[in-house]
Amino acid sequence: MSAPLSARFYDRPVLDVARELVGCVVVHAGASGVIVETEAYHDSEPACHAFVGVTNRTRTLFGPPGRAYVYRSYGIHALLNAVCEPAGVGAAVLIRALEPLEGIELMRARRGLDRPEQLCSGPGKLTQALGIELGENDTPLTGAGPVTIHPRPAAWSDVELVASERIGITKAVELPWRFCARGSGHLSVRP
DNA sequence: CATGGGATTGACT
DNA sequence: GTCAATCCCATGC
Repeated sequence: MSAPLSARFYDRPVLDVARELVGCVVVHAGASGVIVETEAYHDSEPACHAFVGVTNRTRTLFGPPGRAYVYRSYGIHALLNAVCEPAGVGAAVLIRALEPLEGIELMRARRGLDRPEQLCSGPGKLTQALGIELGENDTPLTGAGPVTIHPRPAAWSDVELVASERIGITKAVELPWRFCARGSGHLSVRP
């Protein structure tokens, strides 16, 4: 596996990072997967947690780029984001689905499921499959932390993207800030 | 201090 | 298709 993506990769407009993260590889605790679905969030639009400004919850989002923002959703699930743009800007890419790559048996055990297409086909599912927990909020993705994200393998260098509207939000629903790998069988919802 | 609402999932009708 | 689980946070009284 190549070296993790550096902080400079994330220190750019969040839409660029959201597009380029598709095809990259997330690694955590003996398992890994190729990102096939992302969404961008930015403090300028009300669907983003950072829209309300800096609070205890959003401090990570406004921090330096290249770190993990992990939060609890619906009281149950942990969702993984990559913090983007310079410190002071609240922006992140939500990782919504993976194609399992390594450690599939470990993922099966963590998920209690067999079918590869169901192991990581949703933002709450993939954190469960990888074993990512809330305590990993605000840890670096660039090599020194438990979660790392690596550049696209050669087979994914030309992945074709489909943009669509974001899933599960009630504000700013019209923005086409969701990016999926065309034709992937591991997505959460078909675009 | 009480309350409402989620960047979801899985079980059930 | 509908709905409950479950908890943290932001908001408002």
